[in-house]
Amino acid sequence: MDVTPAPDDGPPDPDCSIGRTENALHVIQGRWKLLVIHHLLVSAPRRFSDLERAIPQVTQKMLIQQLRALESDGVVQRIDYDEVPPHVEYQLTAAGRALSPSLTALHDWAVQSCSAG
Amino acid sequence: MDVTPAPDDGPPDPDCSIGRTENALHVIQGRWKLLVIHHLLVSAPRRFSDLERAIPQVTQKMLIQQLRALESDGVVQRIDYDEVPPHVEYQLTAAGRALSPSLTALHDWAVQSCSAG
DNA sequence: CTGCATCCATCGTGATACTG
DNA sequence: CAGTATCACGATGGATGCAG
Repeated sequence: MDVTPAPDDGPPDPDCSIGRTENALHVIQGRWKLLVIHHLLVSAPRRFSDLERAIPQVTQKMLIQQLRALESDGVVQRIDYDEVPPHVEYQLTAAGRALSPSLTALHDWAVQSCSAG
Repeated sequence: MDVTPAPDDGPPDPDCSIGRTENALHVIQGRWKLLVIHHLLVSAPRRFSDLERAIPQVTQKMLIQQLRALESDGVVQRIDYDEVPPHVEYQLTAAGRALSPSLTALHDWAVQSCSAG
C-alpha cells in the first residue's frame, strides 16, 4: 500500500518534522539499501561487479533493483561511461553521503549491543 | 533465506565491526519497527492501543508481529499486567533506548534532504 | 561487463473476521 | 483491550538464459 502522500494541501510542515521520517524510512527500506549505501560510503565509486562482490548474498536482480530505487530517491548517482565493454560506476550523492552519521550511529549501536549483550 | 552465520570458525571479529552491521540492519528491518521504536522513544510505556493510534496505518497483525520481533531481539520489553480487561504495556530496553542517536541522525537527514532537495 | 526477462518459491504486508 | 485466524496479494529472492 502507498502511504497516499500529498498532504501538501493539508497542514503545512515547514519543519519537515512530521511525516518526513516516514519518507526517510521508505528510502532506506529494503533489505540491501543500507548495505549498498554503506559500501558506497567506505569506497566509491564502485562498479556494478564491485558491489556484487562486496555483497555476495544479493542477486543481480535485487542489486540492480535497489540501485535503481536509490537512484530515483536521489541517494545514489549512476555514471555510465558508455564504453564497450560496459563501464558503469555508482557513487553517493550529497544526500547519500549525508546518511553517514546515521550509518555510523547504527554501527556503533550494533557494536555496543554486541559487547554489552 | 537466512544469512547462514557461523563465520565463527573463520576470521575472528572481536570488534564486532564486520557482519554486525548486517545484524543491526536485521533488527530494524521491517516497515514499522523504526516507527514503533520512535514512538516508544518519545513516550513510554505505551499500551497496545496507544501504538495503534500513534501509527494509524499499521494493522493489528503487523503491529503485534513487529512488537514480537523487537521483543525477541531484545529491543522492546513487554509487560503484561495480567488483568481483565487486558492491560499490556511496551517500553524500550536499554538496547532499544541506545538506538536514539541513530533515529535522531536519521530524522536529521530526513529534515535536511527535505529543505535541501 | 552490465544488465534485462522469465519462471517459480517464499516472505512480508494487508483486510477482514473472530476470540478471551 | 489485546490479541488470533484466515485469505489474498505484491515484494523479495533464486535460477537460468539472453542481449548490447
